[in-house]
Amino acid sequence: MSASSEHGPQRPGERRQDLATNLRIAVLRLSRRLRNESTLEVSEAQHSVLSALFHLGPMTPGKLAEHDHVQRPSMTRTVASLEERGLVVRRQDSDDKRSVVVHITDDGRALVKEIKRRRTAWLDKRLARLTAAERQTIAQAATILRRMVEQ
Amino acid sequence: MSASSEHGPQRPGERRQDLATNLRIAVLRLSRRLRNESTLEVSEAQHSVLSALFHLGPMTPGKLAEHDHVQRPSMTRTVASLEERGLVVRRQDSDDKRSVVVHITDDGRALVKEIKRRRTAWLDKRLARLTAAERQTIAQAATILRRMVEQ
DNA sequence: TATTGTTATACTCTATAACTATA
DNA sequence: TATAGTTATAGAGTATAACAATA
Repeated sequence: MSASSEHGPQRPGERRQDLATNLRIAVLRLSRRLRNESTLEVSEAQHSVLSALFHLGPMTPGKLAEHDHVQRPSMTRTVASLEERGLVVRRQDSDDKRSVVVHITDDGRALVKEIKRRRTAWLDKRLARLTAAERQTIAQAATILRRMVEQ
Repeated sequence: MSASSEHGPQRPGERRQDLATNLRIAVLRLSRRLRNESTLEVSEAQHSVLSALFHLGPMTPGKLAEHDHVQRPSMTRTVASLEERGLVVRRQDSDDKRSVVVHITDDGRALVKEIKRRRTAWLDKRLARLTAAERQTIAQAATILRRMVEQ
């Protein structure tokens, strides 16, 4: 049983496993650069929380923990650090008095926008050096990859 | 000055900034999954050190720190944790008695291979669900991205 | 005097276990 | 009894400052 007979026409030496290796290296290196080059003010954990609140609206710490695949005590701490810096506020839920709802503040919103702007700019600068055809390939790949990760 | 006039034919609404945003999200999410799903035994920091020693050969803690863009005291700690687990050994440099050279052990090599195998397998399983054309697009994109990151 | 590596100290993220308040 | 959130405690990664040994 050969890989090429299973998976249709491919470039010589471009077996699916080679593709996985190549993609793995590309993605891990690019993500590392993206994180390092453009998140100065907050950690990645903090940014992830701010981003969730920004895009999905107010949420309980429990939901945030679930969203980020971390345990609730970890989220308690991350939310506390964000609240100390005035980037989020915690409010008692009026219905369920056990619950707390975390809201992003105006400062938090501004920071999310700034980090997004900086990361996009960093990437955009590099994308600008490519040809239009290369950019189109990457655009298609990005869409495919996002769908692939969701599944 | 419009983006589309500068960069040639693109899908409607697929400005270069949209591409950067789309790619940023795809890469950050995929990298997160890759790290979480397939690195159980060692942290990412430890894996990075093992990988450098595996691919580049024995190195001083100073060189390792430089390679990973961390400070030397951080690397001292990471190397110590790897040595405790028998994945690396530290040896005195015969010429410069201030220096130490870190070598990967057979157990360390085996672990690097195992993690690489697991990450590639995780990705390969998901790539298998795509069409041959989609895989080809991703293969081309991976190559372009690797080149882009190096620059 | 400069360099290599380490130790001291501190902050963040992560986890599990145990606790409080509420449902 | 179950759930939401927190506190207690511990391990790992990161940093800066200070130190020892060597060049």
